[in-house]
Amino acid sequence: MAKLTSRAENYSQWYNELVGKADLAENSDVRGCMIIKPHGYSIWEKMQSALDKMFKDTGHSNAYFPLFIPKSYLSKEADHVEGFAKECAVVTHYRLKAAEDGSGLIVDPDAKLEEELIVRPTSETIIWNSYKNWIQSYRDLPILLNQWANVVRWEMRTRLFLRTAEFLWQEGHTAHATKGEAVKEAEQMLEVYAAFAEEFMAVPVLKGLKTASERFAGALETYCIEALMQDGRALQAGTSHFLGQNFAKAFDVKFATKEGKQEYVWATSWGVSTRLMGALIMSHSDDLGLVIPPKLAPIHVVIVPIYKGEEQLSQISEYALKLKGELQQKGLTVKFDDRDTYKPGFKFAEYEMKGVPVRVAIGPKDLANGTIEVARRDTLEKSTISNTKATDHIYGLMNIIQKNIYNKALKFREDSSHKVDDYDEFKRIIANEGGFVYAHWDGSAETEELIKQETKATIRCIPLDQEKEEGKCIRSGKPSKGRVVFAKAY
RNA sequence: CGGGAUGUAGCUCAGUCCGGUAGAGUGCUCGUCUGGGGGGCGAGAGGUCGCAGGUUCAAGUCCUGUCAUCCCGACCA
Repeated sequence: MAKLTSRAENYSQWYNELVGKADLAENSDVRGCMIIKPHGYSIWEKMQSALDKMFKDTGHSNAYFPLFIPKSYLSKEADHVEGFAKECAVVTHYRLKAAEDGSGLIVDPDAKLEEELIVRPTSETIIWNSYKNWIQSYRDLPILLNQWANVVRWEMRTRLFLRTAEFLWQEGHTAHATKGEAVKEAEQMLEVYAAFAEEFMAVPVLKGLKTASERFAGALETYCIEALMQDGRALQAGTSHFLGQNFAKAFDVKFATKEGKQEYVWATSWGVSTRLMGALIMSHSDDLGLVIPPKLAPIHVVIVPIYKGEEQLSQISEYALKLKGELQQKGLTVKFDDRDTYKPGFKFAEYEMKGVPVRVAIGPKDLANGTIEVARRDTLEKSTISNTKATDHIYGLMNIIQKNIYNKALKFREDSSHKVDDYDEFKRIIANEGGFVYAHWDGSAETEELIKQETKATIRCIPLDQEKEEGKCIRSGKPSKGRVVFAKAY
């Protein structure tokens, strides 16, 4: 396996190569679609199970709605159509037949669908069409559902995990009796996402509100978490939407209040996708390959034996399997790689590429000395320790690594965040250094668009913890009451 | 949908200008020596040169058409 292109040399090539060499995913022959390979999927499963637990803990249940949505549903909510119509895959026929000239299969023109179906780009419409039937009274509320699904958005330019035509995600869809409750739900799920990103992915995130132009199609308010990648570009890692009564009105979902009045239901939706894989990869990994935080690592520890001949291998195996068993008792996933078909050096490089947090090497010297060699993936430090301390030491390393990775990412973000009040300075930083730029903005879509045209930077969010501060808009000079966060984004 | 480029071994690509037996690196298979950081040596398998026409004694190479992919722009979790 050849070395990776370094991040400094070509960041985007580094990313592409890493996704391939770490065995996470590959491109499909179907344009824009990806094949998620076992190692990549294992990480996704870890993410799913942690998130799923958090959703359940906050009172949500899983359900499943269809892949296909009648075309007419989409058009019921005006902004929603506007946002998604341009990227929908459409099913028009339900049968193929052999071509008469023998050239293969063709779409059977006699099998045209009465109403065309779209492949879901998101499920608000089909879900609210059901909620209409499920909700009559305030007693039916709230409805707190989530679904794990695939969706399709026909993107022109795609990149593995970051933007693919088909992707996996979860979408929460909730229905509430009051506006306050719905807003609270949207905010709560944003907190869940932020906690997940920071505690499991070890990715620090900014919590904020999207500006009107960046808002989800059909939402009144979009909350988001934004992460900063190592190349200084921002990545939207999750969104939570307060949908107001837009979908309730579009699908005529009313409920009887305690007082017997008919009112429209309040809604939220929220989602994170396999894009999180991109965030994970680009937050921590280095020129040797992937770095995965222990809480999401499919394998925590790999043990590599170093030996000559069968006899030595069997002695080392005994030693290694004992350690493996002890670590498993502690709840760690351990792989003992006794393949004889690859040499130790190759294995070291391979597990570094795949991001296994801790590697243990055991050779004849260790047997003689009662030691093992422990290597950390995050710092690349190697240390030789007594085998009597091995289990506790390695177990303890998991927390240390988890924290270290987070702190490193946090420090990077802090070092890459700038307060800027001068537009030339703003342009210079956006163009050369990247990172998050905190600057004043007059609140108008026109100015936002101008800045985007002139610098390629967009407003990533209006931070939830925004400080009140009188200032002048960096572009228009008009008054502003607080700073918003600009960056070039993925 | 506009601008640019590329289709040759599993992968990355040379060969095309100037037509003459299909190449390299890597990966793969077998043998052997090796084994504490991506091994050495030897042998071997693997290709309708994107597709369809044409020119020619002869086409990966020249001509025409066609399909596909990638990159840069407009759109986006």
